[in-house]
Amino acid sequence: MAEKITPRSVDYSQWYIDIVLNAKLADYSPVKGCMVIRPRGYAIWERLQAELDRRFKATGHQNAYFPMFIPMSFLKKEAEHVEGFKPELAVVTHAGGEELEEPLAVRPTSETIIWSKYRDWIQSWRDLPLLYNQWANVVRWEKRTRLFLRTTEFLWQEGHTAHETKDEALKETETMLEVYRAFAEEYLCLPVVAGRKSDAEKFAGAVATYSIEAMMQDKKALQAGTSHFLGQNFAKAFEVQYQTREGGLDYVWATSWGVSTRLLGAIIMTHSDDKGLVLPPSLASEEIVVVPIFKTDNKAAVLEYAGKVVDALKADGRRVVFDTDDGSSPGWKFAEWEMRGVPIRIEAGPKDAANGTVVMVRRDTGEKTFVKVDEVPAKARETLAAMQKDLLEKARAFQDANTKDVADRDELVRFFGKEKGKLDADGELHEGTVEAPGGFARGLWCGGRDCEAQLKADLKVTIRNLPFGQQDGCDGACCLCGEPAKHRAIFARSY
RNA sequence: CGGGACGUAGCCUAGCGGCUAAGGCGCCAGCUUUGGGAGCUGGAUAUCGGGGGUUCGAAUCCCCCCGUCCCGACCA
Repeated sequence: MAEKITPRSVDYSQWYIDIVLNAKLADYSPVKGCMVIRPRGYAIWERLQAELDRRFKATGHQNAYFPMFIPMSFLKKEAEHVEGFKPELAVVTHAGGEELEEPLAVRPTSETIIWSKYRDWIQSWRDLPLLYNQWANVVRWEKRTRLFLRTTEFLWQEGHTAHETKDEALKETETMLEVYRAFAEEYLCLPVVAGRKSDAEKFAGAVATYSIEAMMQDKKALQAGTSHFLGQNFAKAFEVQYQTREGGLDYVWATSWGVSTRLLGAIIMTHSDDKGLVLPPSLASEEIVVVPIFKTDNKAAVLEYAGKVVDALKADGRRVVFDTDDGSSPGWKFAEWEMRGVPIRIEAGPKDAANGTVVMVRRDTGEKTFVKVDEVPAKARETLAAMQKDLLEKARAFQDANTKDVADRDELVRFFGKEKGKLDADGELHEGTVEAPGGFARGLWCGGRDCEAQLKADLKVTIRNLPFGQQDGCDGACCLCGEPAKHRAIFARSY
């Protein structure tokens, strides 16, 4: 049978698509750029969502829901916001068989409609803070889409909070970025760099944007989550004032923060291999698949033996699937469950029954071990915990190995080379070669918008963020222009 | 919005003016098998993306349209 998945070394982009389609996570839709999330993909989203929701509630947030239709006039109230989103808006002009008096935008994000209501709900400092989140779909008409990473419609959560003071809002922005960082690393096994975005890359309408950035296996960066300090911009645009403790009147301070179904793309591209999906155990709706191996004459005995293993695992709280289908061979099942990313496979056949053992196989390492039947639940628990830890460590080691400090522009150019796909000019360094490996480059930056824009134009490399905790000792020269530096930045090509 | 590739059964592909559109995978039934994607037999599934034109005759040639993917441009 033909190989279903294109190896990463042949075509990384195709490999990613093959995984998504073959693992039945998502499929294309009749409408360009949109995506159908299939049950196996949606189940991952649900687990991710449940855990994140738990963490939001634990930090004092409540869920609400606002409509998806936003009057066009609302979007125009914040100047930068409308400029940023205008090119990607879907707008409803007709409904109920008539042309609408005012067109309705399908939300690209909900700041405007939410702040229009916050105006009604906030009068005094006693009404603050409002710590709301919503799980919703949004639509952004992007020119170029990719399954999970950038789709016309996507699912996300958006937190929108209102505060009495600037400090409180800033603290919220930081707290939520930290929630994302911890969630990404602990639950998704995604090591990330947390930091502040440059002005050029910040959210339209924000005073400051913070992000977590992950490194994919092709060494490109993926923005995995953002948290914005919105200052008083939206409060002013929507005239949301409150009576202060001192009896004065002031505008409310705001934040917003979100992660989306893009995280599924990040998980796939970080952990998976040429055999298919690799999932952190935390996200797997099936942690273990038990494959019985039988012949017609010993089928009943093998099923009984394997069934006891399944029962023992379930009793220990494991999520188990028992693949008793006799229409496909064991080999077929092995390949199929590997493609689907089930963390542990247990094989139980007549030889095992005779020895009182089973074969346990780890999806990430392929390691096979013989386990005594009464030790299976404990060994499974231990293996799943080890996988959760190892996947993060492996990804972190990869990120560290592909992060390099650069001092000047020459070094930066040599690190990145020319981007792939621009192989016309021979004799130049190209991305992905030994001489120009690419990855995250860490260097000093003067803070100049022109420097950054020039780098993007020349090399397609952008500043991902200015990492927190790495901003000391920035008194050298900007690695782009040589002027005195103000920040330490992570430079990378990104999705 | 530019450049490229493409659209034939659920999927992949052949057919590139001429008989009833061919094959593989998958699917269904039965038998047989099962420790890394098994085998045999039988079966179902196509208005050849849509519309128009040329022709005695179009999946095939021409025109228009629609759609998808890839690469750019764009993108909190």
